[in-house]
Amino acid sequence: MTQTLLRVRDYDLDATLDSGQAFRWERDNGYWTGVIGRQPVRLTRTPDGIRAETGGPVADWQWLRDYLQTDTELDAVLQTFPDDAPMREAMAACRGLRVLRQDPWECLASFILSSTKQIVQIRQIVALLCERFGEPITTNLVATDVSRRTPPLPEVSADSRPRLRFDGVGLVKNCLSHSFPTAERLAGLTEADLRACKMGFRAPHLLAAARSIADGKLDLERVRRLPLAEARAELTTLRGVGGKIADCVLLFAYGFDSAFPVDVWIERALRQLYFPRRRVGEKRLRHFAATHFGPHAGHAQQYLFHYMRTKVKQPAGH
DNA sequence: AGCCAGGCTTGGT
DNA sequence: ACCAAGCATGGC
Repeated sequence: MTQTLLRVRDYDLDATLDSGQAFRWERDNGYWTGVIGRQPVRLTRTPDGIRAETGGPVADWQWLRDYLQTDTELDAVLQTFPDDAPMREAMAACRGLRVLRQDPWECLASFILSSTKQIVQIRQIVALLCERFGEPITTNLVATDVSRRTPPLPEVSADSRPRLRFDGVGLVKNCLSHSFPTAERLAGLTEADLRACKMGFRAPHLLAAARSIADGKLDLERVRRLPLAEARAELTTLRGVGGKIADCVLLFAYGFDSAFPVDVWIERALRQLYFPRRRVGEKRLRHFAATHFGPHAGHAQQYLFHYMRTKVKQPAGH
């Protein structure tokens, strides 16, 4: 087990890892555990930055800095946000929220699974998919602070969850997690295999995407080098991938900072915060979204999204 | 019990 | 061009 300290300021790890960008992070006692590529990782915030631990020896931590985007200067991003009341409030409420830089395939697959699903449910589906079809990864990352913690009650219905064991010193996560399954792996499965992961009508979409990547019809690394509009067009050729999901991949995986995913939350946010008591058509709303938020619109979108979900009282009926 | 969920596709006007 | 239904599943 090796560790490092990523020096960074203005980084809200909780908000970032729990803002619906990535679906595999789990928080326990101030520690976040997850898997990046094939590396199991445990993160915690310190006064100086983010302390990171992982399994095997790590010579170079750049992959983690890339994923977490710790080299991004937050102020430079926030200064490009429009100076209006909703953005000021969202910034004040979520300061330190960052946009990650994820693996394109995992991001695409996850968001194909996201349509008409709540975030908790997306997490469940993704977890099932990884457990069944991901590569097993052995780890000895400690799940909780071993120095001062009484053993909790064993988890009920621990069939699919990672089992916990008490090793006499502390509570240890039972050494088994999984990487996100590759497109090649999923391409060899059947629709029924995927439906068994509770993804319903999304199963054929995920399968078709996996197959077109596995047989080279879609090259996600080539998409990375395209201009935004072309990359978006390329992604939306996939069935089950429309503008919203494409924008999520463009923003969360490729770093197209101006991509602005519009989902039901953002639609509510724009109507409620920018056009209270005024009927605004969806077309008009999209034009506003595409022009109002500047070169890092995607970051602004993430601030509004997290702000709405965590801080704004929802009107009755939702 | 019924409504809704980080939507997309298709078939109706 | 705009609208609604249908899609599969589960949380609340």
